[in-house]
Amino acid sequence: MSTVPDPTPPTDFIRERIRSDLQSGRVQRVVTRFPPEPNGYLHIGHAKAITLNFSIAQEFGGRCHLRMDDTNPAAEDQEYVDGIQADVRWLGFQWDAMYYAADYFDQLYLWAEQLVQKGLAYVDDQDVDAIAATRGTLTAPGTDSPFRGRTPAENLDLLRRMKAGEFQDGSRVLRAKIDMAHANVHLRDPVLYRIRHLPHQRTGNRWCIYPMYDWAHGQSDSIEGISHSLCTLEFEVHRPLYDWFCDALGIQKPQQIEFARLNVEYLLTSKRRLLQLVEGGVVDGWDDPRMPTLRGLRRRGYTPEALVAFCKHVGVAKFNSTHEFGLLEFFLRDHLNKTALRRMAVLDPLRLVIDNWPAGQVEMVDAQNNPEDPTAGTRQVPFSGELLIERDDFLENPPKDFFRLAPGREVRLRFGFFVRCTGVDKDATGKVTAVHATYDPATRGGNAPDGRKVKATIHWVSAPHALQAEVRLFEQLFTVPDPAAAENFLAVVNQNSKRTVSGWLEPSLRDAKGGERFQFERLAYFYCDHKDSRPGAPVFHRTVTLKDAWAKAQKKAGG
RNA sequence: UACCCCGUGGUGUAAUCGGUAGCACAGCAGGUUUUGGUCCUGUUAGUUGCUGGUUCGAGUCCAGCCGGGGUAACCA
Repeated sequence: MSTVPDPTPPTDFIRERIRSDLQSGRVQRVVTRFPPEPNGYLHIGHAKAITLNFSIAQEFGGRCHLRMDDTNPAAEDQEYVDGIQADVRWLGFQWDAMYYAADYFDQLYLWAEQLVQKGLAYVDDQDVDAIAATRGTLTAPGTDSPFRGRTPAENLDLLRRMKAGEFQDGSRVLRAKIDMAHANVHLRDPVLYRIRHLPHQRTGNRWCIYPMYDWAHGQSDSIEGISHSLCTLEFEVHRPLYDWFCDALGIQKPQQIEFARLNVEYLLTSKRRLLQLVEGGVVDGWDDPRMPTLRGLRRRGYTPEALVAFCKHVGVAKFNSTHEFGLLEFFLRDHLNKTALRRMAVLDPLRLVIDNWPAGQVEMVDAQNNPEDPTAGTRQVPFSGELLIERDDFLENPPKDFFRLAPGREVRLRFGFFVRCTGVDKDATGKVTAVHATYDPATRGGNAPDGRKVKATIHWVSAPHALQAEVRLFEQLFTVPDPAAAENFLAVVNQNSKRTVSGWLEPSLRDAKGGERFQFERLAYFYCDHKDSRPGAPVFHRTVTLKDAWAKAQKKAGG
């Protein structure tokens, strides 16, 4: 699946740990899981976690589960549950089992009663502010709740009444009885259950108390027989609690291992901020082609293969790093180069009139669909005396290192003929409105029988045959590589991140279907939008430009 | 000021139980080319955060220091 094969099997601290667990016999079978909370759509950061968990299961002949971490109905929605499943499938992974934390609510509650009976949990009547105030700070210990000394019997009665719906939201919580002076604040009597009279997308109105992350996650892993519970670095300080609960309940204890989350220049991977972009109308939705969400990347034209190859390449470590955006582009271009069909399109047109072309004549020329893939075949493209070329491909007074069309110069029209520029038309302001040329009939197909060479090949489209279509050109959504570090990330939004132009495309593109990817030769890779395209009226999204040595040199020379 | 984690070329990431630093991307320079794309070749760049210590030998072990990150939701 990966287009850039990794010659050596991946070695990293997680796989090393798994190998040693297998060797020591602590683990017989590798079982991993991807546990998203259905409160938003998946983004590229999740792609790393998904790739990691599913690949490890594959490599070790184990299983990987998809589990909705749906313990907070206030934030979650069925829309996201469906979206997440679709996105994981799109990436190319299939879970061995689909689970929901909500399906464990009964078991979780039974365990809570167990903890209460053991004297390891109590009902606290303090409100949220009081609990926060008595938790202490990072440097100062907390103080015991006045309700900490309740008897197991009293706690059990209160817990049952909490569950029965006798109390109002926020009036009581169930807390673990650990140590209010612990150096790790997560062990200072963490909250296990809060009261929320809210329907849950999966359990309806059956519950009015919902478990907190810490109380639900480790046990969910344990129930599913997860061998290695992989999560990001910020959960490192939760691990002692994860272990404490499993030990207190005497259940199988998975090994939590933390790794650094994925960071890529110019991309935001904070659900909160992405939500702000969507709700603030900065982008057109979760699937806006500028979004780093999987559905956004998909509409932009990214391939799942490129994303997975990228995720595999970056590997996994504990060091907090940020990858250059260019690395992502490398994997994208690498896959697209091998798979995308070539087409010709002019986005900034300049008329090219071939004065010695027989009036009204049209010839069909053969064009290769993909030089990287001979099996992709060829197509026919109409050639006439009225063409459109890219304005960038003509210069009236060219510098010595400009190889394209200029007065007196001869170039090759890709798959067509050699043409020599004989003059230009200008408007009152001096702007070139058309270029005149003569063609050499002997060069049909693009080769001169006399062996003469040209310095450049440019793309073109026959004006009378061209299909005009909407083409959306995207740039980075942010003007700085690290938008998350900005005082206000909305202030560094790139105002030119989306530009819509009317492109002139070769006629075969009229049949382009949503979801298809093309390379518009010499320009960029484009995705036929599956959302806005209509039969006969495709809409294209620029996925990523081709590398452009000329533009780069120009930019360098210009300062 | 508490606890935990981390620190290898521009960016990332490797280096079996310690044996003198590899790979990818980026950069630069050539070559090939009907895409100034692709491909091929070569090349620049690291005193492995610092200082000590152990050792015949340390990126790998120990100590101290410096730097970065995480953690105080009835979020996950």
